[in-house]
Formats: sequence, C-alpha cells, structure tokens
Amino acid sequence: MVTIKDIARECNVSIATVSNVLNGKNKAGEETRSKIIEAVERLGYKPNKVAKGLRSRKTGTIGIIVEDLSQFTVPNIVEGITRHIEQYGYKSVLTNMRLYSRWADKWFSNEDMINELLEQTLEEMKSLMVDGIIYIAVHARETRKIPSDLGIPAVMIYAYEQNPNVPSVVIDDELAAYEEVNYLLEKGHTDIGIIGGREDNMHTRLRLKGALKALLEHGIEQRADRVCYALWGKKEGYEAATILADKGITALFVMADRMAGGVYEYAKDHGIEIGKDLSIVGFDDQILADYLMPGLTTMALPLHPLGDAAAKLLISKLENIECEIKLQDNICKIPCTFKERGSVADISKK
Amino acid sequence: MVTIKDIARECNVSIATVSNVLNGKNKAGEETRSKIIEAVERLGYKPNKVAKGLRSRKTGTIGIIVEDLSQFTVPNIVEGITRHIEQYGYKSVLTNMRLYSRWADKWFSNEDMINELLEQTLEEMKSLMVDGIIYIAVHARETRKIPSDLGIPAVMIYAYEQNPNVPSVVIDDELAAYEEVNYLLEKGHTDIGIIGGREDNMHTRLRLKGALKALLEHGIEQRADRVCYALWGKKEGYEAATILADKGITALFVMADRMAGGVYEYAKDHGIEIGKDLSIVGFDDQILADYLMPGLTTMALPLHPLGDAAAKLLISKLENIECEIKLQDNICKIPCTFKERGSVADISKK
DNA sequence: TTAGAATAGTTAAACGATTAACTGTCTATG
DNA sequence: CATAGACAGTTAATCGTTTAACTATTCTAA
Repeated sequence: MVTIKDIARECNVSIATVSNVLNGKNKAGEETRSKIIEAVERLGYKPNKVAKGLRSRKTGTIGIIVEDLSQFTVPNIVEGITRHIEQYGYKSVLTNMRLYSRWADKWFSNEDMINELLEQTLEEMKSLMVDGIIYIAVHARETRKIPSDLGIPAVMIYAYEQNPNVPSVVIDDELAAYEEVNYLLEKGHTDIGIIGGREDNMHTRLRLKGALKALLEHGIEQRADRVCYALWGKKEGYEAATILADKGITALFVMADRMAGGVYEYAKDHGIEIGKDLSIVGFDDQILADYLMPGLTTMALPLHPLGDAAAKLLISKLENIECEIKLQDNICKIPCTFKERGSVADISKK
Repeated sequence: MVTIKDIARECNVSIATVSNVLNGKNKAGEETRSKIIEAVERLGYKPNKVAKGLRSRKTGTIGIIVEDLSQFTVPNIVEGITRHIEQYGYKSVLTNMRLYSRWADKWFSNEDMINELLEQTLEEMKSLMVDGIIYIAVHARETRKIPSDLGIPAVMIYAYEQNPNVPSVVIDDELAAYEEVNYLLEKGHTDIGIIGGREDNMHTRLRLKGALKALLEHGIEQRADRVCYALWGKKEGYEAATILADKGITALFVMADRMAGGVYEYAKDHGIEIGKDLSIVGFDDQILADYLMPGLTTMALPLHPLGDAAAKLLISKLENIECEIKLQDNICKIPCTFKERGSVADISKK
C-alpha cells in the first residue's frame, strides 16, 4: 500500500506538504505541486480514509440503518440516498437489522427489544465514525426512538420522530388515500369498501383518515361494516374480500397491492370480474400490480424521492448548506403518484 | 466520546492494560480486570473501530459491491451475506454501482466503462480498509473482472471469475433448466417452446443447454423455430408468445417470470387458458409468480444461500478456518428449488 | 540459594493521515 | 534601512487503538 510517506520520500518533501497539496491549501510552489501530483498519479496513491477519518473526525461515510432490507420498498429508498450523497463525496455504510426477515435468526417479542437492538446498532455506527445516520423504519411504529443524545446528525425515514434533532421524511399517506377514494367517487362509485392493514398501524390510520375525508366531502358517512383490517398479505386480502362481499359494494380501496391480489383471486373464484363488476384501487405499486389482469390501478410509493429528501436534509446539515427541503413540524411529507391501470370501472354515466 | 484513556485514568492503569483486558489477553490480575470491566460498563465505553482498524489492519468490515441494488435478487443475497458475517462480528459496507438503474445518473455505453467504475469502487473499498470484498454481479457478463492484484480476499457472486484468487458462487442454471424441462416432459409435454433472455447472456446460454439436454435425453431434438430470445421483460415475453403461438406447442419454458407474465397476457388476449391449453414454467420465483392466475410454476432462485455461501467462503479465508463450501474449478454452484403452482397441465394420461 | 519462569503490569512506537505552530527567505513599503 | 507580510515549507503533536519490548515482583524447583 502506498502512503503519503512514500509520496513525500519520492518528492523530497515533508508529508505535511503532500497533505497540503492534496487538500488544496495553497501552501506550495507550482513546481513542488506538480511534482507531487505526478508522483501521486505514478504511484497510484489513494488517501487512506480510515486514517483521515481518525485524525480529522470526518470519515465521509453515512450510516444507513434499515429494519429489513428485503422489504420491497427499501432498496429504492437506499438508492435514492446513495445517489444524492455520492454527489458530495460521501459513501454509505449499511446495516440491516433484519427484523421480521424471512430468514430471521433473531425474534423480537416486543418493541423494547427492537429499540435495544437499534441502540446497539447506533453505537456500532458511531464507533465506525460515520458522519451522519439515516434510519429507514419500514415497520413504522411510533415507539421507535432515536436517542436524543445521539451526538451525530440523523434523519428518520418512514416513521415520525419526536426528537427535535431528527427530522422525519414520510410518505403522505393521508393525501394519497384521499386522492384514490376521490378517484373512485369521480368514477361514480359511492358504495366503497375499505381494506386496511393492521389496525394499529400508522399507515392504516392515516390512509383511513384520508379516505373518510374524501367520502365525507361527498356527503358519504362510511358504514363501519364496510371497513375491515387485514395483515397486508394476499391471503388476508382474500379473507377480507369474503367479509366485504355481501355488503353491496361496487368498489374497494385496498391499502396494499398484495391484499388487492388476494381480492383478485377471490373475484376469480366467485366469477366476479374486476374492473367491471368490482372496482379496486390498491396501494404501493409493487411490480405485481402490473401483472394482475386487469392491471391494478394503484398509488406508487415515492421511494426514490424519500431517500433523496432524507439525504438532502442530512447533507445540508453536514456541509452546512441551506436545504431545499422544507419541514413542517420537523416533518417532510412526500406525495405519492397515482398509477392508473384497468381495475376501476367508470359507472358515472349510468 | 469516552476513550480507552478515560478508562485507564479511571482505573489508574495504563491504556495497554485496558486494551489487554478488553482483548482477552490474560495479562491482568483478577482485581484489575474486574475494575476495568466495571469502568467500561459504567462509562459506556465502546472501542473506536476506526482507530482499531488503523492500528491492527483489521476493521471488521466487509465490502459488498452491488451492480444494482434495486434488482429484486440483490437484497436477499445481501441479507444472506450479512447474516453470516455478523455471526463472526463483521459489519458490511455497501456500495451500489447503480448500473442500469431506473434512476441512473450515469450511463454506460460499454463494458470498459463499467470495469473502470468497478476498479474505482474497489479502490474506495480498499481505502476504507475493508477486510474482504464480495461482488454481486447481477448483470453477469464474462467481461467483468476483478484485478488479480487486488490485495484483499474477494468473492464473486453471480458471474464466473477467472481470477484464481477469487472464487465464484453462482446459481446452477443448467441443472435448474434441466429439471424444469424434465418436469414438463413428465407431464406429457413433448412439444415445448423456449423463451430465453438476451441471446448473449450467460444465464440464457446455460439454461438453454440444460433444457436441450433434458429434451435430448427423451429423444427430442429441439426445433430451432421453437426457441426465441427476448429481453427479460413482460412486453418482450408477450412478443415472444406471438412468435411461438403457431408452432404447435403445448408447453413453454420461459427463462424469467416477468416474460412469463407477458405470455399470460397474450394468452388472455387470445382466449388461451394457461394451465390447460398452454402450460408454462417460469424462472426466478419473483413475487408476481404467486399473483398470476393460475399461479406460475417456476424455479426459485437460491438468493439467500448464494449470499450465505459467498460469506462462508470469505470468512473462512479471513478467519483461517476450514470451509464447508466445496469448490470445483474455483466455482460453487448452488441449486435452485422448484416451485410447483398451477400453470402446467398434466397431459400424460391422454 | 538461585536461576528460571510466570504474573502483572508499563512504556513507547506504531498505523496514515491532518494541522497548528514554527522557520526561513524573499518582496514590498514607508 | 527596518519591518511587516507573503510565500514555501518543516516539525511535531494528535486522533484512539494495538503491540512488541521491557520492568518488577513473586513463585517454583533443583
């Protein structure tokens, strides 16, 4: 490995001079400068980031902590982050907590255990001397907490953080649901069923709120028996469809594409034609939405923008530059984008 | 930040003693040892990995380089890696090259540019002093090369590497294809069409080889007009189906689930019933395979095992322990697992 | 009794960079 | 002519660890 010493020896200067040249301090003559540059090129010297980090307390790395890398949302968020930070010369260090992973080797019976693991992971990151941290809380719970004495800048994605030092970037669930239900209403549907995710889940609650708001604005008070909760999966969607089937519904707002897939299966089993007898809007825009037939009209999650916004927030703090992202109550809500396919019938002109 | 010095001062010993105690060298008396342990706990001392790494040339981190994190295969492979390495106290540093990413900000017109980026990325990793490197070459090309003078242990996933120092872990494409086509033959199909991926792609070639082998063993010489190549996507699958439709075929071996999805759509548009009029086996076992109706019978990629094997190979080199993974020609082939759903009709008893 | 080993430490030099403080030399200015 | 300032560089401390080499004390066995 070629070090700064080798360059110094090669050029007959002190290592300080090499360092100065390399860091753009104008403390060297033109001749020496070019001599050093040449030697650096020739010997293929790359500054050692570890040493650099130890001395200058800036490693140029950002820690990304994810709860579960194999959740379909996460890679795209990470990509959004890395793309932005690389423009500022930062690298990322990723830790996957693997909560609820299909291949989990740890099981978490309660939130306290998770918070403890999180705290350990944060300590790990600190001992790696990352310059900042982005936490992707896919399994968003209100109980997830970043300690207020963390000591380095952090940003939270996906969950709301009360810590005043830690801004949150979240998707605008309420707005998205509002828009989706409005779309159904526009298409003439007034008898709308709702399949939510886990009842205690943040996303479920916010989306429900948005949906009810849209309905109410059209003078519709949603009947309680037309709302049911399921556990995000295909099977659960199927079961929910069974429950909602006889409630005189023409359309369904389903809070996850996978559950919507379950409804498709139910429809197939019972001779119901989706996009005609029954209309559906989903949520997520997972790949499968494009493979269902007819294609599922749904709400695309702003995954890349989520990562991008978080990265911008963090970089602006680290580099002390102003940030284009504006916060309200320390939160930045990113809108989803509606994806129209073929699962909704227009019955407005009947 | 509390350092080893603080502990030393607190206990009236030298920092060397603290270091010895912490690293399990039995060079301390029982009394001092417990005094130190206690102080470490009380003050919440965490060794600084950066300093540790600088001094001892072991940072306890493994660099993972991926070509494209948002490819569906990658997160699970990464999870396989991290899960294993964490058992040995290693962390991972991930770099996403973002080749061909949907959000790409760089465009690569040729393989040389990619190899250059790879070389840069490897240098970055070295300057971060990772102990080893795992490279996930999702877009497997034979031209991808890890320099032979890399200087740290490395393992390649997904592509074959000629570098004798770098073992490769790959999926057993040939075997998987062989098994799938055998399955079709067992079910009585003898007129089988094949939809491959890019013609110059390694996976395509190997899978084709396996498929032809199975056919040949049943005395079937595959007609050239029953094989066609497409670009892995849904639309391309649809087009391929159009071409193959009038070739007197009862079953189709499709080398990617997404293309198979395209065939489903073609079938729907033309009143063909999948799993009855036309049988299909896919490849990948992407989520969508479970949402197509009928469910797509396919071959599940051994993503987790792929990462696991690579990690085992690397760790065994780093920790100098023997490895349960056995190599042939420096390659470890991991078998896929067959996933039977409902897309194949049994016509053997007619 | 005494050499040798074992025990329980300490000292100080690294690892590869950055950086504050210092040293010369030259130039400009009143 | 004296002095200040700019320029071009060097020296040495420092970041938080590990580790080789050393010291001092006690124990063991012939």
